[in-house]
Amino acid sequence: MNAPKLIDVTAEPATRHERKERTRRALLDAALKLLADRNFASLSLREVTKEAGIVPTAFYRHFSSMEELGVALVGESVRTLRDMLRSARDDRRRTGDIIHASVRTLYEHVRAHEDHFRFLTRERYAGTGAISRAIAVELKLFSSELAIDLARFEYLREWSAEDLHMMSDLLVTAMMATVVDLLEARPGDTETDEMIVRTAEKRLRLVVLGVPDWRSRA
Amino acid sequence: MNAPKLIDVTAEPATRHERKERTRRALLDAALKLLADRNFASLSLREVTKEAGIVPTAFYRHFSSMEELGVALVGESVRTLRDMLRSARDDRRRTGDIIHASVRTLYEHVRAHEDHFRFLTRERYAGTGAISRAIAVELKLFSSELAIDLARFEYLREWSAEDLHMMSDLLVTAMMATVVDLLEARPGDTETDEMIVRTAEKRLRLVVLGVPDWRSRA
DNA sequence: TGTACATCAGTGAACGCGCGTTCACTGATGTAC
DNA sequence: TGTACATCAGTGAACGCGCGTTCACTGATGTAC
Repeated sequence: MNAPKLIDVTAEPATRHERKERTRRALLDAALKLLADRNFASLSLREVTKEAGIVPTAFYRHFSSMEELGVALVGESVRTLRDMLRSARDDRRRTGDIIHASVRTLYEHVRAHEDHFRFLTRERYAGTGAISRAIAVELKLFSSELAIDLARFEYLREWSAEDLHMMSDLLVTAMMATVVDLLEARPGDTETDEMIVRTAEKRLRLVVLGVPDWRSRA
Repeated sequence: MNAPKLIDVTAEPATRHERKERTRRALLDAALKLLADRNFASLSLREVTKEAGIVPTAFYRHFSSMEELGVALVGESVRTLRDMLRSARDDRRRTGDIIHASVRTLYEHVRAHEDHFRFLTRERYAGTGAISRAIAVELKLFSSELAIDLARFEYLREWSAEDLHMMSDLLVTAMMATVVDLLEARPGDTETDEMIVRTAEKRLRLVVLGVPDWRSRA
C-alpha cells in the first residue's frame, strides 16, 4: 500500500509546501554556518543565498529582510535554551548534586548546539537592532523562570522576589560566561573542557554557599 | 614673555605633529561617536573620515586599516578600565564598606566614559578578529590583577591560585553585566540607576558571603 | 634673518566590486471542474 | 481520470550606491645653510 512512498523517499519532496520549507531551512542553516566566525551584521543577503544554493532574489520568498531571518534564528536558538532548562529540571530530580547535574546538562547542550549558543552570546551585545533586543527579552524570561525554580528551595523560601531575581540573574550571567568559555575552547580539547566545567561548578557553589547567611543581613 | 602664546591659544596648533595628532584624535572620536548605536564591523572607513571631517584617503596617514583603528580604541578603553581599578583600590582604603565603594567607583567611571565601556562590552563577543581577541586578553589581565588584590584579604589568604582566579573571573563577569545594565538604562533615569547599583552590590555581597564557608568543602 | 629644498597631511578623481532591490519571466505544482 | 487555469518558488538581467584602495597632486610646515 505504500510502495510508491518507499520509492519516493530519496527523491525530492512531493509538495510545494515541503520544498519551500526545505529552502527556508537551507537559508537558516546557511546563515548559522556563516555565523561560525562572523558577526550577523556583517552577513550579506547574497552570501546567505549563495551558501544556501539559491539566487539572491529568491530570498524574499522566505524573509522580507535579513533582520527577519535573524529574528527567526533567535527563536530557534531560544528554543534550544528552553530545552536545556527543561532537561536541567529533569536531571535535577534524579540526582543529589544539583549543581553538578546542571553544569553537565549545560555542557552537553552547548556542545550539541554550538551554532545556536554562539549566535546568542555573540549577538546579545552586538547592537541596538531587533535581534539584540529579542535576545535580551528572552534571557530576561529565562532568568525569571529560573527565579521561580529557585523559590522552591528550602533555604530560599523567604527571599524577596527582588533578591531571587538578583540571584537568578547572577546565575544566568555566570552560565553565559561558561558558554562563552566552552565556545572559545579549542575543539576536541577535553582537558580544557573539563577545566571549564570544573570552574563553572565552583562558581555556582560559591554563589550558593552565601545563601544561608543572606537573611541575617538583608 | 609668553604674549605670542596667549594670542595663539585659540588659533590652529603650530606644529605639523600637533595637527596630525589632532586629526588622529578626530578619527578616534568620530568612530566612538558612530559606535554609540552600532557595531564596529558595520562601520566603514568612509563614514569615519566623513564624521571626522577629512577625505577618505587621508585615513591612511593615521591607520593602515579600520582594524588598526579598532585596536587603538581597545587600548584607550582599556586604559579607562585600569584607571577605574586604580581608583577602586584608592577608595577602598578610605572606607569600611569595600563593596559599596567599589560599585560606586564603577558607576562613576562608567557614566564618565560610556563610549569606552560600550565599545568594550559590545565588541568583546563580536567576532574572531584582532579587536575581540585584544579585549579578551586585556580582560584576562584585569581579572588576574583583581585576583592578586583578593589574595591580600584575610579570609582568602589560604585559597589556591585557581580558586582565586575563579572568584575574580566571577566578579569581573558580574561587573561587566552591571556595566551593560548601566549602558542600557534610559539616560538620566536616576531611579533605574540606583536600582542597578543596589542589585550590583547585592550580587557581590552574595558572592563574598560564601567565602568563609569555602575552605571547609574545597 | 632669508632662501631653497624636503617632507608630508590632506585632496580629488578614478577604479572595480559586492551590495540590496526591482522587474518580467519560467515552469513545476496545485486546484476546479 | 483528464483538462484548463491559477499559484508561486525560483530565475536572471539590470539598476544605482557606497565601499576600500590607487594614484598623482597641492600647499603649508620643517630643515639646512
